[in-house]
Amino acid sequence: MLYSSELIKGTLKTIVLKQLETNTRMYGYEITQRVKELSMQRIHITEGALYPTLHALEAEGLVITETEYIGKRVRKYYMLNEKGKTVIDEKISELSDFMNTLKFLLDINPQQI
Amino acid sequence: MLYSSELIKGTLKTIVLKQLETNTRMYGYEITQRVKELSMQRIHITEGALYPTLHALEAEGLVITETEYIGKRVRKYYMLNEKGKTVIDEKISELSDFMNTLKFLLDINPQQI
DNA sequence: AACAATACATAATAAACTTATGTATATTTG
DNA sequence: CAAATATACATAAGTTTATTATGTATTGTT
Repeated sequence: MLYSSELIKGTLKTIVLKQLETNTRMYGYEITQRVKELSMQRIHITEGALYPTLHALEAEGLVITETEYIGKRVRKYYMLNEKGKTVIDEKISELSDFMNTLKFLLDINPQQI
Repeated sequence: MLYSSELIKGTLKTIVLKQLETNTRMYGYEITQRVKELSMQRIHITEGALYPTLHALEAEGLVITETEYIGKRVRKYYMLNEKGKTVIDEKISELSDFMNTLKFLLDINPQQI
């Protein structure tokens, strides 16, 4: 069951940046597949959301890109630069903090560890 | 320090419904003050976000309302109805699930309990 | 050969916010 | 007591960021 789309709003950029941090070098389609797999099919990043997000990351100067041809098909690889590495750490820190606040507000008990 | 606004997106309706569940009967302004206080000043629900949200909850048939006059000033109280009580439980359950998925995706360690 | 998957991109639309504006009453402070 | 701040509602314009639809093209599968 997919998460309702409004939940993804506001976290998409963070999810994408984190994948680039973990995997060093990825192309767009690969990111969608990896996130789908890691989320047990519950987060589907649509192309209409992904590519504008990647272009925004590029415009904000958080990633560098390399275009490669696999046969005749183009692939555009994305990598975090130093600024991108700083930004993803800040974003995860803020999101983690926010989730703790939400748990408190919504009275969600910590799961067993 | 306020949480960046994109984080609130997608959780506002859930936060508002939860306040109504916990406090039984609240008016709009009261909800903003309570959430600000409970979040240690880190979540400010703006009026432009709050009132359309409350009207939407009413249009979706999740709340009933009562208008009261305090002196000459009007107050509109909101209360969850049965459908609203069901919906808030479902929303919290889904959000809780989503946060666990996000923690996994973003490699956020559980805090000490 | 047809269909599904891979791989990019953009445009039209919709949702949900921010910011600004409007109206009015009640309370606090210099 | 006048001015500023807080309380309390509401809506409109603009922005952001997603969905849905469309477009192009290559590669792999049935």
